Amino acid sequence: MPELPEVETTRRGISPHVIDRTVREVRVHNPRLRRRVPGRLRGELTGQRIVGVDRRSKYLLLNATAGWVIIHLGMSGSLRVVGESAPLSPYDHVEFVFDNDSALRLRDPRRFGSVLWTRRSPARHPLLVGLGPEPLSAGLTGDYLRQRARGRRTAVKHFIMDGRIVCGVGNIYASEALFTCGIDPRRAAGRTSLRRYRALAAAIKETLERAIAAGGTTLKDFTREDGKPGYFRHQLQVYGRDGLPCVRCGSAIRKTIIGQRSSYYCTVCQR
DNA sequence: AATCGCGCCTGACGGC
DNA sequence: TGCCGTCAGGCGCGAT
Repeated sequence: MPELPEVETTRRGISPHVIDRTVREVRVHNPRLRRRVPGRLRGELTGQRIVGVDRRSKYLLLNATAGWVIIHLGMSGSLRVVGESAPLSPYDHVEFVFDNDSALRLRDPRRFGSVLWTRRSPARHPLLVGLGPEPLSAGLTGDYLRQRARGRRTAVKHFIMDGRIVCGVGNIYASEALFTCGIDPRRAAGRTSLRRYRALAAAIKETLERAIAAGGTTLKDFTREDGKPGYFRHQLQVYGRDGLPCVRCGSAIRKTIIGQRSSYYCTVCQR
């Protein structure tokens, strides 16, 4: 999926197309996403104006006049803005048609995404309420990570991918950030020093910011709202590079499985 | 409390 | 060419 930089890229891309637009019609072509698209979405959202597009972790929040649409792109989801009569793909499951005849479409081949509706503040929604600080906010610091890691034996990579600790750090950027600050992804979270956590917090922010600047990473499915890919793939230093030389020292990048997820690291540069 | 690992889906790819 | 196993950017949930 779309990790945080891809979601943020999407947020920025769709904002000018949807803000101040009124939803003329909600079309649900297939409600069977990871969680069923609520039937009341159509009745509750139709006729409302979109006043803002926010993001919390990897959730996109369409702020409508009387509620919020909560969208998660799952593993293979993307949003695009097209003319309402543009050809529909079998993977375009949900569509918001606006008053200017444009449409915001969720395309998601694997259907791991979600489209939900809430009238209350999305921060209080059960799926969002337990989330840790935003990685790009002042809430993520080395001191905070060190504090939360106390006593935990889980691998540091798995630890920073736990959304309750810090949200929005996915599999690609976890590997990249750990390479940047020279930490072995297998190292126990509770046995990682404050000095290392300070470097890690900085590396997470730097990695995510650079990826956002490049428009995200397109491996396969991800596209921006105009259908174009993101370009951070060309800047990946370890992800997907097993067997290839480390960009820093030249030794072979190794792949291992941590918490059932592929992880890539340099055995020389990362300790 | 922390940790483990399954399940939700489809498509792409490599090996035989 | 075709079949089959494996893997994929996420994450919630139940069991231990």
